[in-house]
Amino acid sequence: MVKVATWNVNSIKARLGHVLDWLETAKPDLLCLQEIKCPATDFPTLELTSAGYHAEILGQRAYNGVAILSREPARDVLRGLPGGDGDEQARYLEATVAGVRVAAIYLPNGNPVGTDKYDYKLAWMARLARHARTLIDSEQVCVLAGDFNVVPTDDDVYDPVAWRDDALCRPETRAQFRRLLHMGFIDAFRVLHAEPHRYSFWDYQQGRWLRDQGLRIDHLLLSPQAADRLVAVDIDREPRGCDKASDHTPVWCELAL
DNA sequence: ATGGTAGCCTTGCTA
Repeated sequence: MVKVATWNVNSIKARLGHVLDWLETAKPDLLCLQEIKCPATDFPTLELTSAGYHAEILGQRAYNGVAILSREPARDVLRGLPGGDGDEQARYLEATVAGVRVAAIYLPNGNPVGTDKYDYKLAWMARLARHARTLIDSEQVCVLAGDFNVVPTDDDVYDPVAWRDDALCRPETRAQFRRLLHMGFIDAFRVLHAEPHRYSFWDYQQGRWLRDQGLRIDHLLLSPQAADRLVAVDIDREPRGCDKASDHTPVWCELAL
């Protein structure tokens, strides 16, 4: 069995204790991190190595940054999403671990709509779709894991009307996300959970966590070969309730490999 | 209409 997880930690330095606690209790074989918010030189590799995990890092000062933690060392590491000539933002890291080709994804937020930020989001999603096609064609066990900054349907947000014009919910955003589904990637959570209003992110403001007013934007997209092996998947809400929590909580799945 | 929170690192940006 291989357990794969994703977690936007909103600064690895601020969240190191939470991450170490979660690794110890959840024991994932693979954990994709987003928003580590530091260069690789500042990443707490030593502490994570002591906890039994290797770390592959694509860092960036202050913003963004992704990493892959794994019990087995990673092979064939790809740093950055192909096709991004001159793209400085650290948002994509891909590697093979324990028979799984995994991608740690921090997809651009895109707000406000109507600015270059939204254009960048849609262009980034088009690039992701092009690269995802090559992953599908490779017929590997593959998991796209990360903060997609996409609310797939109105069942995945507490107030769809209020969020209708947000970059995370816009029809163009959802259509780009569905391109990944149409080419054969499967939303792991929805394979085993039909219930609406299950969230992976709650804003720090306005008591969103206390009122369970969140969004489901952290996803595990499985290639057909991975989906065939899916035995369990869930969102672990517990870390979101801790003191000094990230605004996101881990999503995990188990593959029978 | 505004500001509410958090992290980074400034005097604002990103989310």
